[in-house]
Amino acid sequence: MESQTPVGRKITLNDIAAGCGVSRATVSLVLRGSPLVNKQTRARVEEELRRQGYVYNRAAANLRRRTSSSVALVLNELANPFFAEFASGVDEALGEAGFVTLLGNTGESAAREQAVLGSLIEHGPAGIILAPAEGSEAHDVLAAVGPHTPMVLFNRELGGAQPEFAHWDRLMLDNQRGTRLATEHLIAQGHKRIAFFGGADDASSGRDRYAGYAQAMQAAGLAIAPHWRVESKPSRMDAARAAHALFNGDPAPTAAVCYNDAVALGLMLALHQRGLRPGSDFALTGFDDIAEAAMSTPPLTTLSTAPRTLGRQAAELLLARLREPQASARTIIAPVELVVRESSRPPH
Amino acid sequence: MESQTPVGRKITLNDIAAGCGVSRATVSLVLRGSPLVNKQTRARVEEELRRQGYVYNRAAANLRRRTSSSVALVLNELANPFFAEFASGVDEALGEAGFVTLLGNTGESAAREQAVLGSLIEHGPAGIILAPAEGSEAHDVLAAVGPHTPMVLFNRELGGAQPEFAHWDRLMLDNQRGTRLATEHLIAQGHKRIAFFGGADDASSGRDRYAGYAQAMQAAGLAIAPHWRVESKPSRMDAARAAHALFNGDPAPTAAVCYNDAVALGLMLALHQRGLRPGSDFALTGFDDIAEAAMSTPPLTTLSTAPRTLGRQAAELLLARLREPQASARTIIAPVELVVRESSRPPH
DNA sequence: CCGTGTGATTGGAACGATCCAAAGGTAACC
DNA sequence: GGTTACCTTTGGATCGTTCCAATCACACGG
Repeated sequence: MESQTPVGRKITLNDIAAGCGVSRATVSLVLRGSPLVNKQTRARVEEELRRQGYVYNRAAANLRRRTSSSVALVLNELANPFFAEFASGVDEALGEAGFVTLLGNTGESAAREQAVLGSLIEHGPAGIILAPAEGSEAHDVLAAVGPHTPMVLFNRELGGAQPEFAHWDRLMLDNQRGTRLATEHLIAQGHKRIAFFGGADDASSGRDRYAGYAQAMQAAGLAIAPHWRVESKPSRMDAARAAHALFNGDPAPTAAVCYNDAVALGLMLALHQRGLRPGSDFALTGFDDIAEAAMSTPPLTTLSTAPRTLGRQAAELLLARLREPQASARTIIAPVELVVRESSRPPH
Repeated sequence: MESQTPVGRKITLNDIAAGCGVSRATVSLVLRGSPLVNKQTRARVEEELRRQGYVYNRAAANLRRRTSSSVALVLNELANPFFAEFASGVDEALGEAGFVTLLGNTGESAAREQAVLGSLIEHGPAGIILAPAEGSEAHDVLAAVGPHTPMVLFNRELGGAQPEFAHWDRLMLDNQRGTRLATEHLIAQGHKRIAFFGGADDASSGRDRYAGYAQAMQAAGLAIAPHWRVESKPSRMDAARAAHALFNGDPAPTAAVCYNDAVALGLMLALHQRGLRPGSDFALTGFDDIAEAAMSTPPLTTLSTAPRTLGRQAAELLLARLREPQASARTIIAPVELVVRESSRPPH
């Protein structure tokens, strides 16, 4: 149980009713714009509402009607611009549909995710949009939200067996196609020794992105040296630290497909430190097309995902589910688009 | 009135009570960990809670207790990394205190701000943290939230007369000192013709930042040419478009203090297009220290504000107000720190 | 004059929790 | 045995809204 704070005396329907000599029920009808009430009565009531500064108590209404007007949005990393834009898309679309967004940030911790879900669920959201933290397990999520709460999974799969009786919708990026495109682009530029840098194989997005890379390499008949797969946390700083491993083996790669923009930027940093110019001495690509990607030196070739649009899509997916709770689960694989900039020049 | 959606049958206290042969009141006591209940009873009830998968209905409890366990966070631009980090700080601190964050994004539109506030207030938040949209008026905000809702204003002042009976707390950046430091730094580097670029004078932060710049220039006995004040929207793209105005007059500046990092990065873009190398051919400083600032070419000298910490602070301010509703209004001016990087080299 | 239809209004019971005063049970003491 | 005290439990009212069936006022047709 948690701390809560008292709120000041509020104006209720009873106050309005008393104030203009009608019943509570009539005022309620006015509020909801019912055609039943007489024109003059309505005018009188509306005047009184204004006069007393009435504000609707949606929680009480939701209790009585057994409805909900909120949706929980749980993100693994709000501070990441990709998710921030995603969140603003979600909020926008939910707002248009009359819902309010309950925010929860987990900071990539599965434990915090549990706590956050547990706390949000008590506020009775109509549904949940979840971008799982790394290592988050389907079993735990199910335990936290129960089998009946509509949910949209974004960006990553949950670990463990998927409970098939809870029909969860999914909005995933076309990770594999994305890195395949990037890899094919580097190959077309003339690169042959291409590494895959950053991310971790225990997240579904990491595995998928690696798979796309491997697929393109194989299709081109190019071998992959074991030391060309370097893992890192999906953050710039950790990537910069991990980068040296790329050059420890022989033969050294001339290019790298990176897990996302953050690690690509980290790799750029590390390249500079080694005296290599990204783009001309070493080619690389990112994933996400965050704002920084266009501004880096050189500008980063990457995969554009339009996170704000994704946010709207996730909201739409949830809203559709609310309209039709029994529909079978949908999975949307959002397309990604290769944006070629100057970080992926041919080898010299 | 807005659309809402039905929620499935939920387990209530009555179900639990019936399920283990005690009264509703006893179950409620167990839930709240009251020391009154007998050990064995408690165990029996807790077992039953687990068995039936009970989830607490906080809305119902809040209704009865006339409390609230949520706080509304209304931001002018969530997609901006500065505010995204701020939001994650707010959410973190609120979560620790047992509150849930209701999110609202206004996209710099005062009209949307009105709508968002109106919708959020119906959910009965214990308080509001508001980063006002450009041109947002105190009068309108007051009308939307009423005089009794605790509120923390962040980052900008509201327009119009401040209603003194509503004691609103404030968390503002030390804008003036920030740009003064930046300007003094450029002067110390040897610059004499320094412009002030970006932002608008009808937002309080814009005026304050300009004032800091003007103050430093005056203190150094440097004159300011009229065409050295160029306004723009606080976005990168608009800044890049507006930048040419800096070079239309004579004498041209050799450096610029920028309204924030976004416009500084936009200015960099424009400089490149003119064939000028930022840093060496033209010095500039930003404001905010967003992640991109350290990564730009050259890295941007800017003012660090630690937005996540600011978020925590805003939350603390609101929580303090909830504990002490009658305390007089507090204003915190958060310090900013000059981070010198390579975009502010001496003129040649 | 009565029955009936229509339009407008209303009292009271919900929703799921908490609060409060009261009561039941047991043990201890005089 | 009766009084007191303590520990535990409980019924019913309540928070602010919506729902529902019932009621009321009034006009109309037969």
